[in-house]
Amino acid sequence: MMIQTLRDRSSFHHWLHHRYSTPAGSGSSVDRKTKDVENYELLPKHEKALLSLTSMGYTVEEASAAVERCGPDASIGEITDFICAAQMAKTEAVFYEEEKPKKLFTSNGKLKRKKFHELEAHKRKKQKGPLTEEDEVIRLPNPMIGFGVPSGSTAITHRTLPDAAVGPPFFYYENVALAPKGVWDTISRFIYDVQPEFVDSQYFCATARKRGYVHNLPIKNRFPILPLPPRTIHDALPMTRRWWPEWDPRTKLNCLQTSYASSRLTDRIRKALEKWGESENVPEDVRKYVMYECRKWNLVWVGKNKVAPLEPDEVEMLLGFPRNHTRGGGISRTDRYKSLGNSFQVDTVAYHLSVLKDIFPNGINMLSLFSGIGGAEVALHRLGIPLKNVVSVELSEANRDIVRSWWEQTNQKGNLVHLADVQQLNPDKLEQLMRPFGGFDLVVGGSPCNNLAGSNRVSRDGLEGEQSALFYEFPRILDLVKCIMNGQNEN
DNA sequence: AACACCATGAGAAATCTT
DNA sequence: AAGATTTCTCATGGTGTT
Repeated sequence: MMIQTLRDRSSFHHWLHHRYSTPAGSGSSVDRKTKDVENYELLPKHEKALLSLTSMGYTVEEASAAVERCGPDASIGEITDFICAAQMAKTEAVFYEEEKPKKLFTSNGKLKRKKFHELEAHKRKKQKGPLTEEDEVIRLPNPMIGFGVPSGSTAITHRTLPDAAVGPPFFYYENVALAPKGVWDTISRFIYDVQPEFVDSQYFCATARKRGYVHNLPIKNRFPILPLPPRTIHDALPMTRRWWPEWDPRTKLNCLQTSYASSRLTDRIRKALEKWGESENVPEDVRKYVMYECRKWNLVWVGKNKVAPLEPDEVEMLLGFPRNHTRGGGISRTDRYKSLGNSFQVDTVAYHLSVLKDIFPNGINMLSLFSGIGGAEVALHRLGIPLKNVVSVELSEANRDIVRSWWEQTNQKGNLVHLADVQQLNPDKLEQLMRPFGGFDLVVGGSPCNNLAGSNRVSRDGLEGEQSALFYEFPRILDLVKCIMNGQNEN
């Protein structure tokens, strides 16, 4: 009966309409969320919180950022804890300190490209009036530490989830933090209005990775996997230390991406440096040029005057994967870079998932959407959480091969089922998959970022872009899982 | 202003297939 | 050897936050 209901609403567009809201310009569409918020806004709790915080001596910036992150239901104590944690992390983090360059080595401005993520832009049509829901855009926290990171002395340990978000199952969704405006609002709205936790992996390892995570996991008593990964470039890549010029102040790498610097570029850099002899003789403007390219392309020093992009091995290690995880078995070098660049940072994700260890001492059943090279699987394994049944959905055959190889190499006792296309996962199929073990304890997924990522110069179209629109599969399937599990419980 | 950003696509080169 | 396919090389801005 429940399944029948699901089948009725399984038409994607019908379902989309059910949940989608276009706040601006479409007064006709009545939306559940819009209504709720309008009522709620009648009592602006966060305004009150802001007032008391500023009266306590915090700056408006600190206070508003903290209130935004902690949510309107947070107590003043929780909010001040957050501000405290933020201040601590700020003083700890000393990155990229340097004199400001006078010249930019970018190419000249060109003709304006066509309209950018028109839909999102349309949503925030200027309504300069009092704070309405449409202006309530999710903002990124600074520092980007989410509810807390391992080295932070204080962390937020409590939050109030919307009723609809409370598990089972637990869910964990991930995507790039720096998405076009409005994207995270939409993502949050589609996943039971859970506020994203934005975290930069530079607080976990030697490389930055700014991501948003929407999840309903407990946030108390998190712990990192051991051993802790190297936290600086020098510790992660000790061979580079010898060649690192004193005027390169980097201690952390920038985000690891899917494309890498050309040999021509590193050649140009070598030639630019060679004529000056020792590195201390390199003039200021050349240093600026070299540093600009090094930051842009994550180059490291591998010899005298020689910079190089990271090897796949090194990317693997920085992201927390076992050595050779993506190596061999028929994957090309290019695809290896691509698969790694699109992956989780294992230590970061594991920290968030660590709370599951006490809840599921005998192991978990997991649905993994957009699995990629299995970041979530690796994280759980490293945490010592047994994997009982894993249904992994991943389009790329090369990636599926990687996960399957890892599964066999690590002598998993559980059962791994691989599927290719999330769009093919209908209620019947899902019900059939879940029947042997009752249901999923955890649903994980990081949907395609192609049309959200800042590096995309061609088709950064937002959530409606060709690949990134697959995001909607996550809440669709999560809903299905939830319904099927409730249906089974009723029987 | 400075800076960072899970990328894409055209064309060349290498490799595989017939 | 010719054609088909895969892999590699390289250049290509703009948005949003600080």
